[in-house]
Amino acid sequence: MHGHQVDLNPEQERAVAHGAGPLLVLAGAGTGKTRVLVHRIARLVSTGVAPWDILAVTFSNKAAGEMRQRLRALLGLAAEKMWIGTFHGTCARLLRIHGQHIGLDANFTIFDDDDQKRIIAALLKDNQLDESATPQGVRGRIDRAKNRGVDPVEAAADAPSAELGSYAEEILATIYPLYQQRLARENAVDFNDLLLKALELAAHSQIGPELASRFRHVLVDEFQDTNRVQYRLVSHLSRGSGNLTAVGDDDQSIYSWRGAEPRNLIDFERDFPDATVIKLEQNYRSTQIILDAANGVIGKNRHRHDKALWTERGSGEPVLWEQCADERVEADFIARAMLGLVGEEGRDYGDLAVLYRTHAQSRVIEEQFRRYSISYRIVGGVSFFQRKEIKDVLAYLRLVIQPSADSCFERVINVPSRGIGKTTVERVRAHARSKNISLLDAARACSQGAMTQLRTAARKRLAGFVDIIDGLRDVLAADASVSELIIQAVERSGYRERLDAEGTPDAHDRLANLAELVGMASDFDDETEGTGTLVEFDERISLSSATDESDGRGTTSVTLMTIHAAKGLEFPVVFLCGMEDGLFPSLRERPGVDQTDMLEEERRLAYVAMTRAQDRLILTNAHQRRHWGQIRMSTPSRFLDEIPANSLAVRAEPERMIREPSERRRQRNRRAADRASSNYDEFSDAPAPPSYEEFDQRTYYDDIPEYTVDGVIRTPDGIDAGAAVNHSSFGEGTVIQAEGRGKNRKLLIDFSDYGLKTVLARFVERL
DNA sequence: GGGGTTAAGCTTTTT
DNA sequence: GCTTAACCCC
Repeated sequence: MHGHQVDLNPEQERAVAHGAGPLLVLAGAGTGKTRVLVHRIARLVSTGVAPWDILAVTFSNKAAGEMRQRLRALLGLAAEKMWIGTFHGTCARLLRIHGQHIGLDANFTIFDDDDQKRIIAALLKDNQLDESATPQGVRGRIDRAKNRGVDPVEAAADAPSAELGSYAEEILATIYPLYQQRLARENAVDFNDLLLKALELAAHSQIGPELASRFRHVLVDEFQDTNRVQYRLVSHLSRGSGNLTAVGDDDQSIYSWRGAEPRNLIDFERDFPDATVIKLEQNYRSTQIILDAANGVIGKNRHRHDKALWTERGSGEPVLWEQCADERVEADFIARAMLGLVGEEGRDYGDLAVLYRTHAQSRVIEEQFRRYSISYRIVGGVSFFQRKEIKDVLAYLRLVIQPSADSCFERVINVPSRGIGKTTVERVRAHARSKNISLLDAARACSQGAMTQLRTAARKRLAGFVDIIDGLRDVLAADASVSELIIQAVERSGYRERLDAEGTPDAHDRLANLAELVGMASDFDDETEGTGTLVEFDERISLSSATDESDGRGTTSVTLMTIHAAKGLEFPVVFLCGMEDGLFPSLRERPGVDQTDMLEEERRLAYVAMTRAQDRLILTNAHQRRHWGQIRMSTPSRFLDEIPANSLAVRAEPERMIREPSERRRQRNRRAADRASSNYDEFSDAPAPPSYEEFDQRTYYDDIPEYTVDGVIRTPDGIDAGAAVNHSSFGEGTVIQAEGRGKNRKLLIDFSDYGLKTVLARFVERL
């Protein structure tokens, strides 16, 4: 990635060559942090440290993958024997080996926050608390307690004394222990449990000391993002050897909302007084102007290790700031500017990235990109692994692995629908409760005659479900590959048949996703040469995220992602959009969190975003923006004021991005921007948007007013291009194009009386 | 029990 | 503006 640098600089070399004892590397953005880690590990191996005695911990799979790949290039097979992984992945691995010592079965499953929420929702309902608390809120409280290392007993003990928000505390004290019991019964852990239970191992009389001297070197990346539990864990794992390497940058701490304590970086020097501290300040990524701009912003933060990035690269182009009337104009500007960068500067689309504060901002940009036929890819957002169909199929398999997994049972007992309704499930539940058995066992008992109220039809259906699970268990017992198991789950559950029968574009997508899952399982089978187990595959899926699918820069497409997802990456050209107070910085109030601290984290986020850029950085803001369907006025981000004036050029016309503007031009632009002009007729040189005649999927949303009028709907998904329809207000017409599904299906219709209009399918009736 | 309609929540950021 | 959860009717 950092291809510009050939040799290690003196500071990097010191860090790489450091022998025994604690080491803290304070590495600014783009200073070759990963490079140092990788070379340090290679150096350790060359001096005789066994690869399997080295543990390197990162925060994302992406970072772990990149590290292993680079080590593979340097060391070959030795790289495979090292422990390289995320905190959560490493903890899972330790727990699979030693978990039985703390009462955790080796086949445990990992629940994500969706699973958590389902369980909490059920518990709230059981305790008649569902009126007074949301699953989301309780989940957040449990997570926060776990980040601090507070267990259910402590949470309960805290409750009576808490004054403010004591009712919420009370709910936490009730639900938290029940939640833990529920997980234990299902042999499941949540993300935070992975860390906490690993810490339990550390406290264990036999395993604890063993783990403390298990590794000769422990190296932690992104140390500023560690929480208290993680800090204690790596401290323990390096206790025997004393060889802990922490690499981090307090200016890039952007995960405090997830429990990260950048203080850990400062505490490191206190807890390890003999630590060697090395600062990396030479940046190998960005131009000096970009660094000046980023330094200007981050310099406004109070408590920080004083660092100033510098580079041997030239000053480069000024940072550009474009003011836009609204988010659509902003997106339009970005799209046109990209056309210019590619067409006139010879940039590749893969060199370009758009960063934003929230995922919600991506939609408008996508629309414009499609309008101009710019290919793009979105990193993050709704993860593939969180899609309903994926989670459903995995729930079947988890139920096979773990018959006591009641939450999986509830998830799929009637998915796809097989005529088992609320009443039947409630009776099964009642039976399970009275006999203190799992829902699956209760369903089996009911199918064989227990619960006399149940009708024969219901029994039959329950038997059918139990047969599916039993059948899959037989497949598992017959040593089937993981991919075969997934195929069988999709088939035997009736999922495939149901989606086939539906035949809608949406059903087709879902099938394609399931096929993709099978493909991944197949890769997994190959990779493990058939020895990989279902539990291992499930773990991999559970610990995967939306962001680590596609790392680094794109090839021929523009990359769109949140700033958080962009951390650790770099792009020749970065567009940072939505630079508005309230959006970025977010300024969203959160109880118990100091406003200044929050603003400083936003500022660090701005610093991270700006330092992703290698050659060019373009900032945009919109003067009004739709938020939850409502238009809101907004003022430019205060961070824009913090950029040194001589690093910043305010622009009004995209074509000028190609040439260095004269001083006169620049001032004129600034005045134009101050006027907050919304007159974009100046763009006459830019390519005109496609006309209605050229209408196709890409231009679909553009410039066509949307009407929502009450009406009737019959079969929305059946209405497609060419269909004759009737609209409650516009009368008869012909469908030109359809997009979306169900009630949200959008139709472009040529009405004989009113011309082209976009309407929601639900307001249209087929003729 | 299933399908369809309405209502509420949501949008920070993720392992 | 969009998605999910709750509600209502067949």
